[in-house]
Amino acid sequence: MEFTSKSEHAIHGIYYLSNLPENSVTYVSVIAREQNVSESYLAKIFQSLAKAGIVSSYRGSKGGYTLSRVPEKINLKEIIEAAEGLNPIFNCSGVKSNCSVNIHCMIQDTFQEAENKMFEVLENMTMKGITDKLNGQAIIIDN
Amino acid sequence: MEFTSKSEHAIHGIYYLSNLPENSVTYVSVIAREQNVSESYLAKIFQSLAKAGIVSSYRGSKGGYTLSRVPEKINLKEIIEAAEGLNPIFNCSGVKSNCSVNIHCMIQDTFQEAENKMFEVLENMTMKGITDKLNGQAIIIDN
DNA sequence: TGGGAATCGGACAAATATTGTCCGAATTAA
DNA sequence: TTAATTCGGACAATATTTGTCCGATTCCCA
Repeated sequence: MEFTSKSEHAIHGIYYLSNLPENSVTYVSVIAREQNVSESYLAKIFQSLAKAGIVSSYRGSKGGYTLSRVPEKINLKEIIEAAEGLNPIFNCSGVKSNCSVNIHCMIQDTFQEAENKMFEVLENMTMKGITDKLNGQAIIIDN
Repeated sequence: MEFTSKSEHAIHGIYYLSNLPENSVTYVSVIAREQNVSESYLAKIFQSLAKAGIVSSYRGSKGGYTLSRVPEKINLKEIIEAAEGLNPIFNCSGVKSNCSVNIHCMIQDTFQEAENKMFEVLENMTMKGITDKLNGQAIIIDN
């Protein structure tokens, strides 16, 4: 019951782009070196992010990736969704014979609600939010 | 990002015991047959549930398992915890060099909050709650 | 117009985690 | 004592995650 490292790499990658001047295009190789992560693996992850419309890709020489939107419009949930897809956290095989639950399953419902609450929090945190908080803290430290 | 089938088997097993007369002792073999699940695998899972104090085990002939507590005092969170352990849903490798986040990581914090919200829901649903709702619905259907 | 540099996409390989099996030991009822 | 059960550990099979590779495509630029 954990998000895979794809989510981590994706979030860190987007975080990196978020702190760059707007519209700057960056190679995967640069981001991978920065994050100390396998370049070809991160490349795959960025392909997913591009497909999801979170980043824009440019092929060819001087190509690379840039954010498709400003950081305040990119939230954690959509990054995770793009990176690893969103399957229900609880997937009942459901074929129990004595399970009168065919009508409506409280267990399934409860997990669904739990999942919703979780993603609500993740959806409400944007990349801007993350950066701002960090900067705020840095200032406090500097004093 | 899904709970494993251990959680499902554990919950279904406890659910089954919850609908039996209080203090009745049941073999794993019976529960496994009921759920159409490998007996030796379910046996392992029940060992974990016993270790966590959710069920009580009796060895030897006429042995088996019984709930340690009444169903209204057993919630989904603790069953999951017993069945598969609770690791943080997001585990940042954290060794990014340019990650000024050493001070305090908003990403990590947000995932922690999301996780808390999720488990809050699961903790608030007891086995009695599940059974009651089902029975209530069954009655409605019968009318 | 051709070469170099980057992403795209699919197939594949390696590593890790999950699921499932087996067996000897301990325990208990009859 | 025997049969039936859980206990606990080692192990095997399977599935998933992680990582690699390479040819194709695209685009800049000389």
